Amino acid sequence: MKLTLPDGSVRDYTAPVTGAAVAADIGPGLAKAALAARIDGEMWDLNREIPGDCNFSIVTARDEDALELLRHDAAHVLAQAVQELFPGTQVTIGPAIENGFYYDFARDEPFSTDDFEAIEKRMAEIVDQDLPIERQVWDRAEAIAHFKSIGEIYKAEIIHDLPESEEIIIYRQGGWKDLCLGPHLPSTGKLGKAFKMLKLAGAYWRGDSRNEMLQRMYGTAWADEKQLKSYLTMLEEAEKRDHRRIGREMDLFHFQEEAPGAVFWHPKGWVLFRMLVDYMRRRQDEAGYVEISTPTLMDRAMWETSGHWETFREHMYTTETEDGRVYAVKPMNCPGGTQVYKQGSRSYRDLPIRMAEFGKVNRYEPSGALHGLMRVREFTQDDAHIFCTPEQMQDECQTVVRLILDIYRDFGFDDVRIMFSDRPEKRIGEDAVWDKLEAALKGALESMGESYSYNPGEGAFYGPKLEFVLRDAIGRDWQCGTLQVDMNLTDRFDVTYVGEDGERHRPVMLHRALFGSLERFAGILIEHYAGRFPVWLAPVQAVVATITNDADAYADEVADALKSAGIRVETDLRNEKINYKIREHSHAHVPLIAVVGAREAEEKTVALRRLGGKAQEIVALDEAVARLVGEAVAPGA
RNA sequence: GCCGCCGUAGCUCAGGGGUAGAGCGCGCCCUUGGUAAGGGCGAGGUCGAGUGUUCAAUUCACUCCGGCGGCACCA
Repeated sequence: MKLTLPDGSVRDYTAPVTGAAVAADIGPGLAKAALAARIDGEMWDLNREIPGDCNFSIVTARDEDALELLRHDAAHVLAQAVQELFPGTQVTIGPAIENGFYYDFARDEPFSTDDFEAIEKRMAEIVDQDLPIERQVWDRAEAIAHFKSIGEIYKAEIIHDLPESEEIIIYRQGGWKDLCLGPHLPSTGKLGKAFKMLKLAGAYWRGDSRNEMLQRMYGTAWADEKQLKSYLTMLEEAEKRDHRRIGREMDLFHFQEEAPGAVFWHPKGWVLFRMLVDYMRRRQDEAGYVEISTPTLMDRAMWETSGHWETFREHMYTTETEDGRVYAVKPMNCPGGTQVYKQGSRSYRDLPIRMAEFGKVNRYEPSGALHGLMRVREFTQDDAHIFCTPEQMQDECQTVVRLILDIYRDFGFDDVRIMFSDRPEKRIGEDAVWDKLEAALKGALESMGESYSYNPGEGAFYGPKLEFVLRDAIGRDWQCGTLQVDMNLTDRFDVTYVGEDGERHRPVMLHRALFGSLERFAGILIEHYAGRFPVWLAPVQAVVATITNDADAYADEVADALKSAGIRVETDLRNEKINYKIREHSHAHVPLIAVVGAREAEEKTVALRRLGGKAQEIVALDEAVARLVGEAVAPGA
């Protein structure tokens, strides 16, 4: 048997051999550091026999992959600790995840985060015991019988449901056994102690909300203390960027009990919101859109026609008037859009018609889904509906994709994932039409050289879609933009245009939103910039702060000059020291502080200090105004 | 919606069956200062809402509302 090492050298073995033995052969240092073997790129348990000729390497703690092993082991050690401390707890599954691991337990009594201390302590003991971790292949029936006999009905169920072709692999550490594909570290001691239990949460058995709820424990695990510490520090930093916290600190918005999931925008937050709308409106005007506005309340009949009444009802708010009419609060803008299109008759010469609407929609979202600005029940979409001929469809899709990516770039989001979802099981329309729609969407991306991931069967029931996903500062992915091709609503509302042939035809209707929800996008920006907005977006662009009261009049003069140049400026004439004022406005993330004292008043200058900078710069008032105005220009304006 | 935790001053939080606490912020006074916290005094609370247990509930129990972390959901 020939093993090719990473350096190209070849080792020959006649008898069956394990990764551990090879490592020992190579050197005692490596043997000690070895965590797993890599056989043709696949990780193998150190003590598992190598099957034959292969490319061979040893995985040590320095390997990226080692963390995954380590975290998976941490999950097992957690499960063992919990079962030792809380007899009667059943284990289910426990994988390694990004930055850590979790394990789902079944137990009648709830766990508490207060239990974490004891659990971590027991985990450390198991690490100290350095129990060998052993891989065993079991007989299926025996395995099921074993787990049933010790009351592990979930494990028994998992084994029962595994395909017949699958080997039943059991990992044993000390007296504790778990069904697991592996691979694992050679012993619990290799896990080390750079782990920490983080949170406790519910999770449905097998991820299905119809099933019972298990108790999930999340933890994080790293190769050493230093890594662990830097991860925990990173979490703290992420928390500081949380848009809900910054929103309060910068006085941007608030929520209150009486309006769950709906935003009260404060003056400063509304400036941000308005800037986003202004920006998008400008971009859309340039891109050949017209803008409309449609009713918030429409008769239930409208929603019956659109299909929302049957498919979306549980998310809709309704209201009834004195006369017994039932109205629904719009959860989407599309039905209204079709009605504007339908006024008068449309010719192929009019197409494409790109109708934008900053529509405020209400959706009754599940209470548990609400999350600051990111997931609300009342939000504003930068929506648009593009009515075009089938021939124009692909071009229009391309134009939309180009616009979206270009707009995201203006906010520094260069890393955008595009997801393409095609026909779902439950759908309407001919397959031939689906072929065309999917080809148009895919073709638009491919001809632009944009890569995308593929979500088979995840499209809307009326057509395929693209989703544009940004990653926020805390590493969460947020779907912002979307582009959908619709063949449903045009039909239901009998939307037509007159073609060259004088006959009526069905236009294609593209639904698209670029920011998606303006509320959510604002939230993402707050976290993205950590409150330190570029000047054009900053709610307060400059503060004029005085050294002493003697400069009050001049400070007002400076503020007036800035204000009449269109700068959002405040004055700070309080009887406080300049240190105090600088500190406060720096915390408020004001991009520019103009300090004025007797000298500046005398010379008609200001001392400009930039957020985050240490230095000040003395410039003439006119020049300061010109400079600020230049910096406050929105992208593309 | 489900599981767990939480709800006390504007904010962050401590407390605990019998006159409610701190820091920051806020107001007034002193201080008028040159680039990230000057000093003093003071005001500020239906302890999320309701029901129950109790001589007595902010504290204990239950229900509801809201929030947080996940899960499920996001057409």
